[in-house]
Amino acid sequence: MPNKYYITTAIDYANGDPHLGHAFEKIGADVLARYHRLRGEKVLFVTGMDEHGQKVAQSAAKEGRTPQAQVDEIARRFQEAWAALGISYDRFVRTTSEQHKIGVRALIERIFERAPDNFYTKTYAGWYCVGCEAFKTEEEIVDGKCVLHATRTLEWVEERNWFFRLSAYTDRLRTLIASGNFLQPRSRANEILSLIDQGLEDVSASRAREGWGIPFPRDTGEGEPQTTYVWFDALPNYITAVGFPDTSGEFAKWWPVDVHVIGKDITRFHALIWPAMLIAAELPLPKLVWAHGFVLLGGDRFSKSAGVTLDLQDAVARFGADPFRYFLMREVPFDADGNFSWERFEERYNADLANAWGNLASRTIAMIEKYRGAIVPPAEPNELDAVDAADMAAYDAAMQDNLPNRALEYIWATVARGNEYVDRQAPWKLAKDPTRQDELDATLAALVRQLTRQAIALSPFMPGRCAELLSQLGAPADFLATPGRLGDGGVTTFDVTGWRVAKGASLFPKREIA
RNA sequence: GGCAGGGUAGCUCAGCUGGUGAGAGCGCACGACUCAUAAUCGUGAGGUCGCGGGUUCGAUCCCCGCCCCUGCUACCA
Repeated sequence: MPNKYYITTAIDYANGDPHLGHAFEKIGADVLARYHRLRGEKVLFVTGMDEHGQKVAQSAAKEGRTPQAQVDEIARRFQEAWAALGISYDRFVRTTSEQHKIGVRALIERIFERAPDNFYTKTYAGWYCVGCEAFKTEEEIVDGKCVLHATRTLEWVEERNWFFRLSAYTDRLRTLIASGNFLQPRSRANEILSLIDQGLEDVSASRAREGWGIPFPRDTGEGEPQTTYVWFDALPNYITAVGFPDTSGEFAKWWPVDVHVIGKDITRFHALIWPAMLIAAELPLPKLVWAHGFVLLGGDRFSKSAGVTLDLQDAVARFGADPFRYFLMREVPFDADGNFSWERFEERYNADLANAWGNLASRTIAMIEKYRGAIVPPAEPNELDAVDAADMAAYDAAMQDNLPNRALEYIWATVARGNEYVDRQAPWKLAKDPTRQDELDATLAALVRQLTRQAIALSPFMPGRCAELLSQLGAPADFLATPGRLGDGGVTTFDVTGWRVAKGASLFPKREIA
């Protein structure tokens, strides 16, 4: 019985188009999902959209359409972007779906039933900025106006809301996060621990107004309509995606999730509010919350308003989706911030993909065609396989640790080794010496085995290019889809004898750098 | 302000509990080779290890002060 692996990304707020930051997270999660599929695990990869909130309603009004039409359009654009990038999600959750709304209300009711004192009503009073959709503190107010929305007048609002008793979970959350297993990387766990030490405050569970959202299932006893507030609206997508409130079937099969991949900016909600909600509802906790860093552009935080942007279409068009995925995964650590620049992209494309790996494939295939009639000769594994094994194991360990950037370094160590091996063996000399034909066979077969290993290991990163390489090497059509292509320690077993290679177009055509 | 993490070759970064010559990749220069996408392989280039003190036989790695950068410091998500 293969292991299951349930992985989610954050659901993106439907108030703008997908950008580099969104893409980085989805690509990272996709790489992990594909890696686990390669290991033969049963994988469920879920992503989606967070579609409620006043901002959505406002921008819809500005566009002159209904909120639903607005989020339908934005969801479509996100899905197009993910298709272009090869994101292999299994399900796309939308918080405006019936299934989700039912699940959210059921979760809240479940908490009312199992932890009745966890919800309570309280009057909240303060200056409310409609622009921000939030209450503002004194520091955020200048001349009686919100600093971010100087054209709007702040409203003094007193409203009675439902609150969730997050503070009651302080000790359990501290223990959970201090364990080091629940929230990673460690630096993020430390931040949350210090936040806990400052004292946790209870959080709003509803807003006392009708809005673009899910009606809170219970009123406050004063007849006011209550709309479910963001945490309770969005976070439960992870369980509604697998059928909640039905806790048998799908839910039983997939929950608890193996990893929530999120951005470091929303760590708090996933590391504090979400587990507290689940404990209150007596549901199992996620196994891991992984907070990745940000992709910076020229050292600056990606920001539409600051004009620091990068067009995804442009990024894909330039070299194709696979090189873009490779570049982001190689250049930006998954546990910290990293930089994006076109110059760097071109350098890495030419150095890593065109020159190092692409050319290794090219020269190998060309020699087999030239010296062996395109048929891979029989040969036993040799020292190249033996030395590569250590790198494959390191690759595997890095992938298990959710550090794809490090995993790539190990694969490129084998690529460098492959090119050195070719030069050392000098097949073009062996080919001229009738007494050394066995050596030539051994060399060429070793290279094909290595390229195959690399194509397997890199297929989560560059699925299209890796499939193309395997095709050029003459691997069976279903080679990658065959279970067990990647085992524990990155071990792979396969026989390349007799494969018919066929040199096609360059895997990664060299680009002239302007 | 507080807490946390950083400032190492042009660029991106490794350097575990202090000790022969401070490293890797990319880029760059020179040499070799010719199977290959003018690719590859080899060699080199010599960076005050943020600044100033201190501890020590000896510190990039320990302590103090300072400068600079980043993150967190809860209801936009």
